[in-house]
Amino acid sequence: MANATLLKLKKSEQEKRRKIILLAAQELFSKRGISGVKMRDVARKAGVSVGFIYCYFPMRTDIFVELLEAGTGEICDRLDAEIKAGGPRPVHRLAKTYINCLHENKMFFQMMSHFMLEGRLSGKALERVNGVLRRIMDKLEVMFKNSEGRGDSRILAHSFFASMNGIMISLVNYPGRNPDEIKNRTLVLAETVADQFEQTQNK
Amino acid sequence: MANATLLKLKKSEQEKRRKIILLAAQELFSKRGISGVKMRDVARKAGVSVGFIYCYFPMRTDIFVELLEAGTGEICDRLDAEIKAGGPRPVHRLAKTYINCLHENKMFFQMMSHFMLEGRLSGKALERVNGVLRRIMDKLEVMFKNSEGRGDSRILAHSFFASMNGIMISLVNYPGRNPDEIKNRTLVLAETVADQFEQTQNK
Amino acid sequence: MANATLLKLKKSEQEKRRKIILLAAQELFSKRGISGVKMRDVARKAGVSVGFIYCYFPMRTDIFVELLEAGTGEICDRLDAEIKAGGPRPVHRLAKTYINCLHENKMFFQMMSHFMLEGRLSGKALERVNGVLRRIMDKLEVMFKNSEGRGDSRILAHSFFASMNGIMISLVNYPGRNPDEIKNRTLVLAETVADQFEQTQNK
Amino acid sequence: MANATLLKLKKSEQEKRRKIILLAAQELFSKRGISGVKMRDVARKAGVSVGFIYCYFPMRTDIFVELLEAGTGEICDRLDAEIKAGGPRPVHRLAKTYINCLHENKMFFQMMSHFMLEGRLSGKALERVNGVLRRIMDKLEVMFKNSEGRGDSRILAHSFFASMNGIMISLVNYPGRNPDEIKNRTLVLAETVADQFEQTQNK
DNA sequence: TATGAATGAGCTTTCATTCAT
DNA sequence: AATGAATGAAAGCTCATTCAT
Repeated sequence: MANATLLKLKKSEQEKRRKIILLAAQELFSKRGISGVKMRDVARKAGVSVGFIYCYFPMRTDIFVELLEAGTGEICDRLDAEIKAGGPRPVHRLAKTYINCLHENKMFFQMMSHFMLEGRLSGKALERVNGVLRRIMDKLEVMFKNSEGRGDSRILAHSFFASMNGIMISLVNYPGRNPDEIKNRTLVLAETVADQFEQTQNK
Repeated sequence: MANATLLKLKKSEQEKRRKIILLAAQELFSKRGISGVKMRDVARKAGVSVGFIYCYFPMRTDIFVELLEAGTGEICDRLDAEIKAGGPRPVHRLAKTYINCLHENKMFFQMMSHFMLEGRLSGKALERVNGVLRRIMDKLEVMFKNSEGRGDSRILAHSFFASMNGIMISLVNYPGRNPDEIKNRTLVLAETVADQFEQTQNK
Repeated sequence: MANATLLKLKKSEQEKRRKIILLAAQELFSKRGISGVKMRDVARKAGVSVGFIYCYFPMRTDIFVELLEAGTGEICDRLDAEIKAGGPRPVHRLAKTYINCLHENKMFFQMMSHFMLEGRLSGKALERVNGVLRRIMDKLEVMFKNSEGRGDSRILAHSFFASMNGIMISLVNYPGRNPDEIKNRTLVLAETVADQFEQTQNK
Repeated sequence: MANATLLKLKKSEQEKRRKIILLAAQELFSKRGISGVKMRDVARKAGVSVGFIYCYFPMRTDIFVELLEAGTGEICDRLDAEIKAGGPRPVHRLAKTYINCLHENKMFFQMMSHFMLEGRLSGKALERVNGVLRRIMDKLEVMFKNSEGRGDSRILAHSFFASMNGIMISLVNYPGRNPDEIKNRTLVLAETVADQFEQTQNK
């Protein structure tokens, strides 16, 4: 029993280490972009050794996939909450929530885009990334299932999701504007698209 | 006169060489993504030496910016043609045309996305990339200006443009599907979004 | 305490590695001149990898500056000893000592000359090189301060120093003579100049 | 006969080309130092093609050796003139003249030093460089031959020559001083050394 | 378990030299 | 004779990954 407890402690200790590494990577990644973050940087930021990271993440990419998955949970929760909250203009509200999530976790969508564009993931990692995307789309689909007289809800969810991501990508590094301006513009565009979806839905 | 001819010949010859390099880079880039293409690869593919490339493109990035600009011309022309052609469901047709363009020139939107995401371009290159984006949005804006009772046409154009790009990104490397399936799915999503914009417009 | 010991051990171990690199560089440099020594060569000679060198020396130049500084210590010590020893013909003896030092550490003066001629050092490196030169001149100045009825001791030291270096440079690669002949000739010239300074001093 | 004239013209034309190249190289070299001058730069500055340069100078080094030889002529002439002029403090005057020559033709002594330090010349080039050095020393020796009761005039000439060069090297890139200050300091040191030689001589 | 020194393949870029025209 | 496009061997430096401790 003592052994089991010890094991548990160790497990939780391990989880703590993982978290520290992930947190460090996340912060760096938000600032410098995916290719600007080196293993050494992550190690230094996390206060651990390089080798230590490899105990938990066999490859550099694994960190990022893990982060992607970690980010998904929160996003899904918030989307869920927004859906359950109900109220007028559901798509509009969903767009706003999703964009806000991405802005608070820029790295999330950067990674998502990165993986989408690079497409060089090993089988295992690929599956995990796709799992993430599916989970989010599942959430969105709920919203589009609720409405009647519309097309395939999966397709609506997918196109809405892709549009939101595209808007983020278009603006995230827009030169010559400060972060607030960028966020505002992103919201404006996202809501514009959402409104198109909304109006159709309400027709 | 002989001299002028000579100069012209040389110029056209030079253009031919540039084209060879650009073509090689484009092919590689479509396959491997921007960071997967090394100067040596481009040289080998183009059948020239590494140094040769540097005669025409002082920096690696210049190749890709050039490719981006080169792609823009054709895309703009086709968008123009589609707009002038007139007919029903203009946004729908525009979406289709744009997506078709991107599929025939995958690297174009990959590069666009890459630059958007990396955002680490030197002043000169940055300006060129932004010029490209603006040109395309100008075209799209025309479509949204024509309609009455709608919001800011610039915002509509921007959000439409970003959505299309997002859809491409979402699907271009979609695993487990063949290129035809991907293209079809992309078109479906793009048309779905376009229809949202369209219906609003015709309301 | 164990920790401190460990740290010390590590430090000394680090110093050992540095020394290995420096020694390899020094040998190569003595043979091939500063621009003839490539990082790969140093690595091979030292029996380490290229990357290893960059753990200790962030830039190629740093190796050479370090070598320059390392050489200075010994030279200064020997000049000091000679000055303290006292006796007749002090300038003559100083010249002999200095030239002997340089012959045992050819790379020292080659580097000195290289830096003087190239003059393209970054601020930090420049300062270090100048520090080295100043230290040696300070030593020499002592000798010229001791004498009466002479000009500015700094100027005498500087001109004496520069002359010695010039003599070394003139002869170090003198073609068609073996090292012993070169060393002898260097000493003869150095003593000749020293005697000029001496006789004035004793006037 | 007409043929001979034509040949002559061509020869003189050729010489003119060579001069243009050498002049261009000299100017660039004075500004940027030996390793800062690229063949392309010389070609552009001279208004000829790169390949053209190789018609006259089979190797990059040849340009600089040629330049060294070309500079020697003038220096020798001026030293000659100074020697013939006679007057008091001949060594002092000689030092001044030589240093002035080097300052007006910085590249001359830079090249000299470069060749001395690098020592990687092909047999032919080596001989030419040595010829240059010998010619200058021959001039200086005259001065030291004239005096009685001194040591080996060759050795005096050589040590004097080497000292002057060393002084130039010490100061030419001295950081934080403007060209005028550097020139003045160089003259002060050179005259200081010269005075040592002089006083001995006049003893 | 945890370290971080060590690796080395690989990158972009430079430039003396060549050679078809 | 004259060109300059083309070459390609190297160079300095980076960094994901390994492994002896």
